[in-house]
Amino acid sequence: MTDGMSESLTPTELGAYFALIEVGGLLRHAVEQQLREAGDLSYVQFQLLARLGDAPGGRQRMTDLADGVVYSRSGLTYQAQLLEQRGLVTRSPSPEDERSTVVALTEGGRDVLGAVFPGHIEALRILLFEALSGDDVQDLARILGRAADHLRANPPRSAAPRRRSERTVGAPRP
Amino acid sequence: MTDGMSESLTPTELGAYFALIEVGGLLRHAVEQQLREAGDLSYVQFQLLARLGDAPGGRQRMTDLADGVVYSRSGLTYQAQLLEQRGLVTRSPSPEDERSTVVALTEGGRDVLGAVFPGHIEALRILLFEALSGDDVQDLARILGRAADHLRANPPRSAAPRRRSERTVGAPRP
DNA sequence: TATTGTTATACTCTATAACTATA
DNA sequence: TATAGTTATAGAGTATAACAATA
Repeated sequence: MTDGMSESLTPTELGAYFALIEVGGLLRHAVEQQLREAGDLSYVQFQLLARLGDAPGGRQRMTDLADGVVYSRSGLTYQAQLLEQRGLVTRSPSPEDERSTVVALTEGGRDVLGAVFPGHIEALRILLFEALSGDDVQDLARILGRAADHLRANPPRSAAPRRRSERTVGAPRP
Repeated sequence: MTDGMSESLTPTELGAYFALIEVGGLLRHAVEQQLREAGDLSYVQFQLLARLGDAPGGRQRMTDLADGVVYSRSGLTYQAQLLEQRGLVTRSPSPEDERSTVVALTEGGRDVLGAVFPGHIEALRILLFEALSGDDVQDLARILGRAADHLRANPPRSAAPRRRSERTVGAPRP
């Protein structure tokens, strides 16, 4: 365990942490219902489609697509299969590196994204942004952006040194 | 929705939203590993134990326990069963209202909580608070606290309402 | 009738390990 | 050897609906 030097967090830190988890969970859960109804998408599937929509050419390699969305390779394969079966994406080997699979958004994928997005935006406004000021939103974006960078870059250095677990936050090793 | 009043979110709003979801997910995922290793707890189980630990007398009704942690009654029953089987909580009918079940933290439950907490704190410090200033943390707690209040006040809760969840944000079903 | 909680069931999702193939 | 991705499989978790009991 930790070697004695683990002071507790401040009440403010604890509050921020619990609020973060709760808001993330409630928001995601609420928004997932909208996504399911409007486009029969799970949240993960929506995220994958949205990332592809933002990517140049609507295409990305599997590995790059996984970032922060899915925590195992097989999980991504599973979701990509579902999306491909519905015709929302295609998968094809990369010409440059034949090991890689390039996932590309289809027209149908863009349609679903377009069908889902307005309601998504509206839900976010009602559920979250209605309660926040412009400054709040700016602060939130800045702080959480920094936190996200930190988490993505986080080296293993786990706080649980038992069992020699060398798991990275974003990318489990084979 | 499609009637003109659905302006898109600002880039800052979108950034805050995506960062919120990503940080929540990454943090929860990372911390869950620590909880699993240190005390064989899922995150939900940890939250339930932690809430009981905070509650006066270490006891709460099932319904009150669910709040913001679990989104269906049966889900809570399932988790409570697991915790009871491991001897970390007890369940007993409430004397006041015989419909209610009171869940109480056992000594063993407190032990597990105690065994898990230092590493949990340490993980949070490394994963999250290391990257944030004191002001950041205060802002975060304030803003997310407000967001949590707002989300709780609106009813995206499917744990409490039974059949009457027509207050959802998404489009009506076909 | 409405509320509290449980059960039965079906389903989604996730993770680990073994595997193929390319680099 | 290392990397990219797939497959097989098994387990955990979730949601819905039907149910019983109490208010």
